[in-house]
Amino acid sequence: MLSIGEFSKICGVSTKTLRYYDEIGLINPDVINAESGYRYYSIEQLKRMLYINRLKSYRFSLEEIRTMMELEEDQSEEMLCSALNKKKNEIQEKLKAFEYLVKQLSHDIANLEKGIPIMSYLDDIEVQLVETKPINILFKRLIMSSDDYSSGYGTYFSKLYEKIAKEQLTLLGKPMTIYHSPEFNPTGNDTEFAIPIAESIKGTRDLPGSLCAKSVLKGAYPELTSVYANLMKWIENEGYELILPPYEIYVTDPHQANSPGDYITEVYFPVKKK
Amino acid sequence: MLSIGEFSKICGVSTKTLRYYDEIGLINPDVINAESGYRYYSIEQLKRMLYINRLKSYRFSLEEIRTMMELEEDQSEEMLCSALNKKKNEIQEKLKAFEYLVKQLSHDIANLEKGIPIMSYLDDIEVQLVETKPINILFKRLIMSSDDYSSGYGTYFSKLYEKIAKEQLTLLGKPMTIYHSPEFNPTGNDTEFAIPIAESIKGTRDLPGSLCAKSVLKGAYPELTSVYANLMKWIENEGYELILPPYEIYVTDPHQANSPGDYITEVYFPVKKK
DNA sequence: ATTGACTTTGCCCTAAGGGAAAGGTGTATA
DNA sequence: TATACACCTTTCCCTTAGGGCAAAGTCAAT
Repeated sequence: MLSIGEFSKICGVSTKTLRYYDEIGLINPDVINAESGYRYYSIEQLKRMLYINRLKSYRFSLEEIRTMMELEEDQSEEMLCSALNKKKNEIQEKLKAFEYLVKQLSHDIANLEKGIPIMSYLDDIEVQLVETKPINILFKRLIMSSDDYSSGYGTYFSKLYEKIAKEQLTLLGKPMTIYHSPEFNPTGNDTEFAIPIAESIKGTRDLPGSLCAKSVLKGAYPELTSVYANLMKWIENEGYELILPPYEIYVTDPHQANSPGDYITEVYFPVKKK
Repeated sequence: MLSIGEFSKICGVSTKTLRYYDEIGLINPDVINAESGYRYYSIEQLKRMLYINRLKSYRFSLEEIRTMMELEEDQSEEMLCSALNKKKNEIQEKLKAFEYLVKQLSHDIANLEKGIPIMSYLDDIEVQLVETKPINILFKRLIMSSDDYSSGYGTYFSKLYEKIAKEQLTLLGKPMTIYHSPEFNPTGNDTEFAIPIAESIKGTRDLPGSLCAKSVLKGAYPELTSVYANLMKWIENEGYELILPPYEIYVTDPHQANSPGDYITEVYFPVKKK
């Protein structure tokens, strides 16, 4: 039997941690002296503790670890395997995100060394006034929660493209998203996916032409926020007001561009003079 | 002037976050209605908010962001540049760590699919009883805090090697570390760095030979914990006891092996039968 | 018997907000 | 003009995985 201090040193965890794990039922001491309350661990518990440490290093939460360890031997193997695979994917996702971060950081650092302030790109987002022509769009409008946004994006456009292919319709432009929620923020709810086509059939409608404030973004989608903010500011400063739902056109969509930094997106705000 | 809700939607942050940032003084509303307490933000504050978002995406803490933004224009540029470079290095470190994690995960998954339990490697850590011969070592013994362990490791061995080179001494073996702290955990304090040499001069001493329980680890250093745990268990089960400080021999040290997974380390526990 | 090292519980703290409750405010509509 | 309803306010508690400290009890060696 090992005291908590001895056990902690062998396992390489603090005594505080061991008490905490006892409290949450992750690993309980083999014996607790009823009078003194002293915790005693057996040498056999080393394996369990080291297993916990390994799962922890794989970034499982203690809650996850506990449920994984509570399973029976036979079930646990499959569960474990799928859990590990899931974690692996998660970590690979994070890897990619970090790689992109490093890229962005390098970009900002390079700019700074040239004396260009980081946020100056905001002033460089050009806003143009353009007159758009009415177009006919094949659309699918629905309420999106912000969760399915990134996944839904792909699937809904796929369906539209599928229909175009099946019915041999005539593609006239790039895919676009129209934000009907009054707040027009990209994570909003009432969203319309659309693709311009030639034929006026069921499932298409007219997107009216109008005067628009337009900005073009070359960069990853999180930066769209800046573009929206900039357009808002411009509209307010120049004395315009929004009269129709804003929309985005994906000039280069994720299937075509290789890096998120190369995506090109046009943002349109239909406006009129106040 | 924008209400907190409008501002939050344009910036892509929650109202809760904006109130929190107001509270900690990161970004305060332009105007607060004295009667109602309503917060109103100006369109000019968008830039500051987007800047905060960007720094947050670079994983600066809000505390760091605030101090960075409180600086004057002229100082801030250099500060910012060095801070960004520091973050970049940090993130690249994490990248490496994640890559190693993915490797380990893949390894465990592959084993699982072959039906080999994850922690079975523990049972496979072979413990041998060996008789070591006394050797003469050039040593440097000191108290280490666990912080300087990883950095100190390199520097102290470098010094020993330097001395061997300068005084043309005869190298007889691989570098080793002897743990004099009674807890013999690798992050302990009283640590002796040593290299076996032929000459008995000042700064050398005799490392006595003895019966030893020995394990060999092929893998990264965090796994040493398992080896120590396993040796402890073995000693207890077989009825031995530790009679001298344990030590490690770095058969392949970090300068020679390319990946941490290829490091080979021998762990010796001098023991006698109880 | 004493000393010093070890252990116990209990309480408060972390970062960056999320959630809910209770109540006040702004504004569009009938 | 009254009211409904969306929006805003503050306050309190909650999250992870323990860390730090204090007061008091316990163990083992001298």
